[in-house]
Amino acid sequence: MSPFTPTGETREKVYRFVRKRIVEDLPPTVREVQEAFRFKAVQTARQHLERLVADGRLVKARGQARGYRLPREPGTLFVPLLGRVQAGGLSEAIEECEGYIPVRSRGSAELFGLRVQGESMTGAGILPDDVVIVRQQAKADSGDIVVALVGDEATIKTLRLGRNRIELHPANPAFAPIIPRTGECAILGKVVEVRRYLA
Amino acid sequence: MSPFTPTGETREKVYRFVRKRIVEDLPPTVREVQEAFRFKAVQTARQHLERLVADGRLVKARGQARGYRLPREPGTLFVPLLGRVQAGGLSEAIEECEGYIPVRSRGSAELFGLRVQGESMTGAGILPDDVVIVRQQAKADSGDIVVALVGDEATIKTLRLGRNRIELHPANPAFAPIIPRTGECAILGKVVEVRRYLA
DNA sequence: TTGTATAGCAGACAAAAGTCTGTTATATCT
DNA sequence: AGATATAACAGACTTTTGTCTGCTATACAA
Repeated sequence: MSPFTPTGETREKVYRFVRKRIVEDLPPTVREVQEAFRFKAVQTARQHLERLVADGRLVKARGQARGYRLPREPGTLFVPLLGRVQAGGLSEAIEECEGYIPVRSRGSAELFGLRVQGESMTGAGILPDDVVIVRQQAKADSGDIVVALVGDEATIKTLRLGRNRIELHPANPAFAPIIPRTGECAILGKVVEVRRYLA
Repeated sequence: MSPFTPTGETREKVYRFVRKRIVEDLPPTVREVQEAFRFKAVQTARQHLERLVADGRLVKARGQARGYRLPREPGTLFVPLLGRVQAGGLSEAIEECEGYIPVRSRGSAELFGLRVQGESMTGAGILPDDVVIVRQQAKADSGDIVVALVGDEATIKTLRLGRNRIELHPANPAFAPIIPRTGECAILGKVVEVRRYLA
């Protein structure tokens, strides 16, 4: 590389290279950046990287191998994706989750993802195989869409609070409301997001 | 840790730990695994990791720092969230995006998010204010839900390919299909995911 | 019993990767 | 011309991290 290249041009390419590598799940080492750009000195790569950190385009963990990363959008976290929740309860299901999915979240509430089974909520635009993001909470308001444990399986329904009882309403005329006896139903959380993967 | 624990139990936990770390974009070092589980020897952590590789649950780059990864699992990337797309085109809208949202993506395709306006796709479970994740592509198959630029505004419709013409069908009987003249319509991409933020 | 497999430990070594000090050259502004 | 900033290089040093050899203990089956 010549002793002079236009201002910032190389650095822009370095940024793209690093970003690509991070997205591909393995942040590069300084020397890998050096080799990718045929720099003859490690320090050249390091200078570009440190500059990108100073500009706020990257963050790094000092002294750590492959420590360069993209600055996280504030409030992005990874929540466990559950296939189903059975009587055992949430913590068990979270232990055995299918994987983790990224969620944009403001608070610090406990969230989880749950794959939808059945057609009882199609009227609310929640179809089988959709993934709902659920905020864990034991109480909810009338009208909220909640995940509730009734019998030995978790279900997704609209909550209606009546006098001294709760009702779980499907959003599909082919299904009947569930009116559990006291103590027979536990609210696991409130649905805060619905995702449908089409391709 | 006692000199004996049930078969595979610790390894299962090691796997979950590593997977979580990889998903969060920084694969752990062997010693980080050691510390997380309070192993007194590096080798103990290493044995579990190597076993996970042998079982095909992890892959590794030999000799590389933080070389353990998930077998061809998706990365996470941030895609621009667009409020609306007008005649100017995509690149302009991406420049002025509302923000970035996390998406789990397999390929390296160019994606963007678009906030849904109008009720023309309610029949497909796509409601106003939903966010659709769109993969940029100029062509699509009959039946795909696409984002198309017709006139001076982008719209979301189901694509139908007829002989020598294309049709854009709403999923709501209150709206009429759009049959643009040749050259009057550009497909911007295909909807690959639908998200609804409820709270 | 003997052999085999798993779980775990100890300590060292070697390679990978981050960091540092100092140098040269080109452009730009005063 | 002089001062300053950027881009790049050279070579060494240090820390981090992967790897290795050898050891103990428990369970289980032939």
